[in-house]
Amino acid sequence: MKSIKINTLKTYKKGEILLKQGEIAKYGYLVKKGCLKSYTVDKVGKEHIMQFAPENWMISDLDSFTNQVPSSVSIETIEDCEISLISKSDFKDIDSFDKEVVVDIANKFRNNLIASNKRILGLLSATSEQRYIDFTETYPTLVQRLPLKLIAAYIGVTPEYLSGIRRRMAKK
Amino acid sequence: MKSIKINTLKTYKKGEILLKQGEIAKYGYLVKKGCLKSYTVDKVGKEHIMQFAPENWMISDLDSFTNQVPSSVSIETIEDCEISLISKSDFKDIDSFDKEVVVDIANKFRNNLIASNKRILGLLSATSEQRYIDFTETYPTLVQRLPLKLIAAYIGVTPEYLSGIRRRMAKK
DNA sequence: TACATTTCTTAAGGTATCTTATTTTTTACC
DNA sequence: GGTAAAAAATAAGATACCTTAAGAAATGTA
Repeated sequence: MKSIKINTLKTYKKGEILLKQGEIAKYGYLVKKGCLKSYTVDKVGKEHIMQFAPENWMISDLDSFTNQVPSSVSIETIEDCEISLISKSDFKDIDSFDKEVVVDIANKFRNNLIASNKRILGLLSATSEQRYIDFTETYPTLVQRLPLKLIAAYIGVTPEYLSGIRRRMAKK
Repeated sequence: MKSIKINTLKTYKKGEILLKQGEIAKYGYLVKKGCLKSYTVDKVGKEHIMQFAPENWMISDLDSFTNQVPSSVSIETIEDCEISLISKSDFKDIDSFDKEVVVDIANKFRNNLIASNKRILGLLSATSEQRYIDFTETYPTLVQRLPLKLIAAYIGVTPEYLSGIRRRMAKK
């Protein structure tokens, strides 16, 4: 095989679960319309969001998809969606693609890695207010589009606390 | 050029700074002996560690090295080191390498990305005690080798608090 | 339009983690 | 081997963030 094979579009309603924590990822999801989230639920039932995937983003559990190990996240639609599925069976080994495709994949991984590292630095060194400001600057459209509680689960605070952050910021 | 060109070994003493926050990364550092750290210092002078690089690890500021933008981290030896330098001038475009090299690079990025994502999940959802336990399990040799305050700066707590974590864990 | 459901806000009290300061232990080096 | 410097431990008080609970606003739906 030379290039990445992409299956035809599927449609999903808001709230559908495409991958469950603990299952093995069979697909990568390429979002054409709508938005997905990948997240974990911890022992006390609290949700933590790893990633949002709006239009043109790709999402999966990379470790589970690559190595066929249990997924550490669940993936769920948070709006009505149209999504292209990339099947693991069409993506066995990176080696099977043309060089230019591999270059694209490498660049994509690299960009993702740079973004993930920025997020780690933010989680280590920034206050929650600063992380919220960073989020609004990095994803201005998502701020409008997503409910507060999902943004809170992404930046790592409770919805109640984020509500307080917003109130205090508005006062200035 | 077909494969990655690696310059000859250089030796450094403990405490030498190879890259400064704000500078543009000219090199990637492949550690042959010793250990490096990449870290930021925030406005109030507190250190936050992005990564440790012991033997056979590669370290740089990927964004700075790739896109020649100012580095967000500094890189410093934390032991006496022997290090191979990979020069940006020998690594202009991923496209210039043989396919098998690109595949290796893509796999390396992917593995790093998987590890970074695990760390994000830990920072979002685990207690600091759990993050410390995870660290001791993931890097058992480093736990012996590194001073407590560096481990604290990596897992995201103060040295004083990590000292307390250890004391409480010892009591069980 | 109205009812139910979900989301958001507010506030009080609690816990995890930090700050600062002091003492003890370990490490570096003349 | 002794002394200076760095690291680690300990503890008291401060702060950021969480929990719980209740009411208000927004949203979905019959």
